[in-house]
Amino acid sequence: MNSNKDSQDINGCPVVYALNIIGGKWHLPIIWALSQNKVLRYNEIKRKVCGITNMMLSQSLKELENNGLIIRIQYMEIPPRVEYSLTEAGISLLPALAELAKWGAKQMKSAQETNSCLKPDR
Amino acid sequence: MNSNKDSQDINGCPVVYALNIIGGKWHLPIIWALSQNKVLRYNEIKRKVCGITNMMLSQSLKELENNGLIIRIQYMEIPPRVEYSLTEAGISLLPALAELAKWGAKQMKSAQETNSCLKPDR
DNA sequence: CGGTATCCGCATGGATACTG
DNA sequence: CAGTATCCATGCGGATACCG
Repeated sequence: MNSNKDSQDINGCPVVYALNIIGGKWHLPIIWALSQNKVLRYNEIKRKVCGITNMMLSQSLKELENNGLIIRIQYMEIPPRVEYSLTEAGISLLPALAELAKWGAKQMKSAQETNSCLKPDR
Repeated sequence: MNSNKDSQDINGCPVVYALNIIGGKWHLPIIWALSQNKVLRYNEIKRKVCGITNMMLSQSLKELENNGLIIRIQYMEIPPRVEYSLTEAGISLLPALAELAKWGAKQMKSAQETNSCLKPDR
């Protein structure tokens, strides 16, 4: 329905899909934290992801869980304990992220060298 | 300054940096269009990127140009002609994007299979 | 401990009209 | 043709308070 033969199929694009999953402001830092520490509890993540609020953390965790990137295990104890970790799908994201990181690092460098008289965009 | 030894260095992370560049709603579709047609004029891009407005297009193009991903060539003629194309840096992004696309495609499939009774997140 | 609920400011992004 | 200017709606994301 959106496929005028000459326009990009924005909805179906897997990159856009991927970006919707990891593009949230806090998603990447959370994934990063979990990639370094196999298992983390709620407050551990909160401490590692500097500046995140409860709302953003719990919301991001839910989104990541719904998208199958992380798994949430709740232990029925007092005091409550909930542990988060990456799923296989989440782990399989890491190589792509590494690629992106390599590119990003290169860009950061050359952005400094060709020292832009440019204003920070936006 | 933001580097408490235990928190993620959000500012310096190259992935976050990369995402800031390509994360905009329209950046990826534009890059995609330019990766398929070496050179495109303003209105050609607008036609290819379905649904984009003048404001978003010109703004996105400016951002991408400032970040060194695309190059803008303006011909001093009447009627005006402006051509956009990817820079080397922009081209070097494509492999990373391909990785991400591979991952995204896999996720889209398994998201259908394990047919989520999940609400669409957010 | 591990979250929700509510309120709210501000930026993102859309529509429309206008310009060199 | 290739944009800018203006106005405005939506919603992301932060702060704070509260709950099981």
